[in-house]
Amino acid sequence: MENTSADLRRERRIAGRRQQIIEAAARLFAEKGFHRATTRDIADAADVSEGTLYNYFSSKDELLMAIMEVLSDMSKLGDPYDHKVPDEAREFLVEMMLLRRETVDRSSDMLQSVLSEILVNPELRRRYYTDLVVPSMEMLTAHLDERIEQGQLRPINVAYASRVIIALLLGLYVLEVLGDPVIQPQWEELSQFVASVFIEGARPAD
Amino acid sequence: MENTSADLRRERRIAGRRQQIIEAAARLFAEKGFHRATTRDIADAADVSEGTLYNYFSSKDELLMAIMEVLSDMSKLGDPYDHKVPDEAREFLVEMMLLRRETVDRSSDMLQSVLSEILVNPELRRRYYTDLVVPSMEMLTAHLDERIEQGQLRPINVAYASRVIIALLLGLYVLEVLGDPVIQPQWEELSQFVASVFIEGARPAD
Amino acid sequence: MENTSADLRRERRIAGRRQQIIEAAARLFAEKGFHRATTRDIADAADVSEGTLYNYFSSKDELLMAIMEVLSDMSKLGDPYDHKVPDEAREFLVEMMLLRRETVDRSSDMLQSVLSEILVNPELRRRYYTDLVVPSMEMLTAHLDERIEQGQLRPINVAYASRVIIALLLGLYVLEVLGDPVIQPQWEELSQFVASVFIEGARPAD
Amino acid sequence: MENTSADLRRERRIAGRRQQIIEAAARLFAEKGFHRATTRDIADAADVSEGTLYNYFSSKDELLMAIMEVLSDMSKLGDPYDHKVPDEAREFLVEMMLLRRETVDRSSDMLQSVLSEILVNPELRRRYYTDLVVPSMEMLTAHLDERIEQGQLRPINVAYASRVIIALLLGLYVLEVLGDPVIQPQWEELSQFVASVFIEGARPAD
DNA sequence: GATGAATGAGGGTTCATTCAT
DNA sequence: AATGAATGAACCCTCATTCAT
Repeated sequence: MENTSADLRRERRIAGRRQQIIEAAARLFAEKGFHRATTRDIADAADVSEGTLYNYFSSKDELLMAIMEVLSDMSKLGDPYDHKVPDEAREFLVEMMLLRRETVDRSSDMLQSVLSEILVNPELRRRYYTDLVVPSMEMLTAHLDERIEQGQLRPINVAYASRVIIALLLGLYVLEVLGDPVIQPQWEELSQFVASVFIEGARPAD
Repeated sequence: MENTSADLRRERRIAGRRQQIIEAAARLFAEKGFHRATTRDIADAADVSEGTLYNYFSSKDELLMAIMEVLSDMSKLGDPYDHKVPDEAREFLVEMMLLRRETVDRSSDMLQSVLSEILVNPELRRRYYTDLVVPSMEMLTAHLDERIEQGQLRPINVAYASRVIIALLLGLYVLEVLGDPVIQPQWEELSQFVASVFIEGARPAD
Repeated sequence: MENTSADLRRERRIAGRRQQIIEAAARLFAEKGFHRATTRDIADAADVSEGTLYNYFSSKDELLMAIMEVLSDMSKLGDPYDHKVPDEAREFLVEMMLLRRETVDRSSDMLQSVLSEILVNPELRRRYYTDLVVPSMEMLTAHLDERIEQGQLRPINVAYASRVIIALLLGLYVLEVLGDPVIQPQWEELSQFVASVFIEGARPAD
Repeated sequence: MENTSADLRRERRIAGRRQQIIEAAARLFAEKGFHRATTRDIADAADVSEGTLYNYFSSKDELLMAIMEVLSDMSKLGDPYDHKVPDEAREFLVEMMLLRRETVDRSSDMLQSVLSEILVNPELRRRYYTDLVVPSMEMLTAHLDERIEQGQLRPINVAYASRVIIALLLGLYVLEVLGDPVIQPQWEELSQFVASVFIEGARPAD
C-alpha cells in the first residue's frame, strides 16, 4: 500500500504545483497586468522553472483561463445566501454585500487579473459573463422574486434590479481598484447605506 | 501676415493628424486591447506611417495618455447637468443617466480602450481617478447637497451616494461591454427604474 | 527625376538585401543543416539584424522556400541544351553532364540546403519534384525522343531512360556530398565514361 | 544455472527494448525528420518512458547512430550476390537491382531517417560513407573485375562503373522518396531496362 | 531497471522605437 | 514634416536531458 500513499503524496504535490503557479500568476497579473507579466516572472514567483510552468499549462492564455476557472468554481459553491437567509429584505441586502466583501477579499488577485483582460479578450469575456455573471444574476433574480412574493418588496422589475445590483457591486470593485479611499474601509457603512436607500428610497419623509 | 494663415493651416493640419491618430488608436485599443494593437496597426488605420506616429506621440504609452486626456477634456466641458436642471430629484437622475448614455455612445472606443489598461497601469489609474472620477464625484456631491438643502431628498450621506451612483454607471458600462443584452437597448426604462428605486425605495407600500 | 533614381537605388538595395540574406542562409543551411542554423546565425552571416530578416521573409521556412524558388528559377532559364545541340547522342550526354557540373558548382549551397530538408518536408518535396524534377525530366524526354526519331538512339523507353539519367545525376551529387574523392575532380572523365557506356554498352566486343 | 536463464531472459528483454526503440525512432525520423521528431514522440511510439529511452541511448544523436549501425550491420551480412551468382553479366545486374529492392523495402524507414541527416551531419556522413558506401563499392568493384576477367564485360573503368551504379541506386531511391510514381511500382521493368542499356548500350543497331 | 516531473538553455518571432533619406 | 527600413531586446514556448522516486 505504500504505493497508494506515495501516489497520493505525488498527486498532492502536483495539485499543489498547479495551485502554486495559479496563485503566482494571479498575483503578477493583478500587479502588472497580463501582458506585462512575463512567463519568466511567473515561473520565478511560483518558484518553478519556465519549463515546469508549461508542463501544467499549455500556454500563458491557458493560465489565465485556469484563473478564470478557479473564480468560476469558487462562485459555484452553491447559493451563498442560502444558509440562514434573513427574512427581511434589508438584512438580505446587507448580508449580500458583506459576503461580497469576503469573496472579493479572498480572490482579489484573481478577480483583478481577470477583469482587465476580460474587457479585451472575447473568449474570456464570454466565459466570464456566462460562468460568473449570469449565474449570479439568476440567483439574485430568484431571491428578489421570492421577496416580492413574500411581500417584503414591492413588485419591481427583477431583471433590472438584479442588473443594477450586480453593476453596483462590479462598479464599487472597480472604484476600489482605482484607489478610492472610502469604499474598502467603510464597506459596512456603505452596505447599510445601500440597503437603506434600496429599501426606503431617498425621498424626504413627508 | 500670410505667415499667420499658413501657420494656422499647418496647425490645423497637425491637429487633424493628431486627432486622426488618436481616433484610430482608440478604435484599435477598444477592439483588440492596448497590447494587441501594434503601432503598425495604428499607423495603418490612421493612414500614416509609423514614423509619423512618433512625430506626434513620443511613445505608445503616450498615445494612451492622449486618449485619456481627450476623455478628460470631454468631461471637463462644464457641468453637464447645469442647463435646465430639472427641479425634481427623480427627473434629475433620469436626465443624468440619459446624458451618460450620450457620453458613452460618443466616446465608447476611448472609454473602452482606456478602461482595461486603467486596471493595470498605476499612472493611468491615478489620472483616471483624479481627472475623471473625482470631478464627477464632486459635481454629483454638490448637486445632491443642493437637492437635500432644497428638501428634494432626505439628508443622506452624499459621499456614499455619489460613490454608489458613479459605481452603478461604471458597472452598467462594464456589463454592457461584457455583452449583456438588456442594458444598452433598454437604457431609458432602466433609467426610470433606477430613479424610481432611488427615490421611492423598493419597500412595499403599506 | 531624382526621385526615380533614388527609388531605383532603394529598390536595388532592397533586392540586394533579399539576395544577401538568401545567400547567407543557403551557406549556413548547407553547412550545418536547416535546423542547426539559427535565425541569429543567418542574420549575422547576412550582416543584418534578426528583425530585418523578418522584414524580408515571414518565417524561417519561408526562407527555405525562397532558396527553393531561386533554384527553380535558375533551372527555368530555358532548355540548357538548346544552344548548339550536338548532333551526336554521345556528345549530347557529355555536354549535359558538363552543364550539370556548372549548375551544381554555381548553386551548390542552395542545392545542398534544400536537399536534406526535401527528404523530410512534404511541402518542399512536392515543390522540388514538380518545379525541378518534372521539368528536367520532360526536357530530357523530349530530347531523347528526338534522338530516337533521328536514329541516333535505338527506340528505348524514354520514361525509364530519363528517370535513370536524372537519378544518376542526383546520386552522383549525393555521393559527392558524402565526400567521395573521385567524382568531383574527375567529372570530365566520368562524363565520357557514362556517355560511352550509355551509348555502346559494356558488353565485350564480339 | 537459473541465473543464466534469468540473465538470458533479461538480455533478450533488453535487446528487445533496444530494438523496439530503434524501430520507433526510425519510423518517426523517416516520417517527420530527425529534428521534428521529439524524444517524447519516440518514447510514446516505442511505448516506453523518456527516461527509459535514455537508459538505452545516451543521446538523441546516439539513437541516430544506432539506426545507422543497424543499417550497416544489415549490409555486412556477407556478399548479397554470392549465392548463385548468375554467370551472365546482365542477369547479375538484374539480380542486384531486385536485391536492392528487397533491402530498401525492408529497411525503408531506417534508410530515410538516416539519409537526410547524412547530408548535414559530418560524423554521420563519414560513417555512412565508410561503413556502407565503401564496402558496397568494393564488393561491386570485385564483381565487375571478375566479370571483366571472365570476358562477360569489356574492360571498363570499374572505379567509375561502381560509382555510377551506386549513384544510380541512390538516386532512384531519392526520386522514389520524392514521390515519383513510376520507380517503385515498375522496379522490375526498370531493372531490365538498366541491365539492357548497361550491357548493350542505346546505340541503334547498325 | 523504469518512470516522468523538472529543468533551463536556446529557438523563432514580434514589435516599439530610431533615423537616414 | 513624412517615411518605412532597420534594429535588437525581449517574449513565449520547446525539447533534450537529468534525477529523485
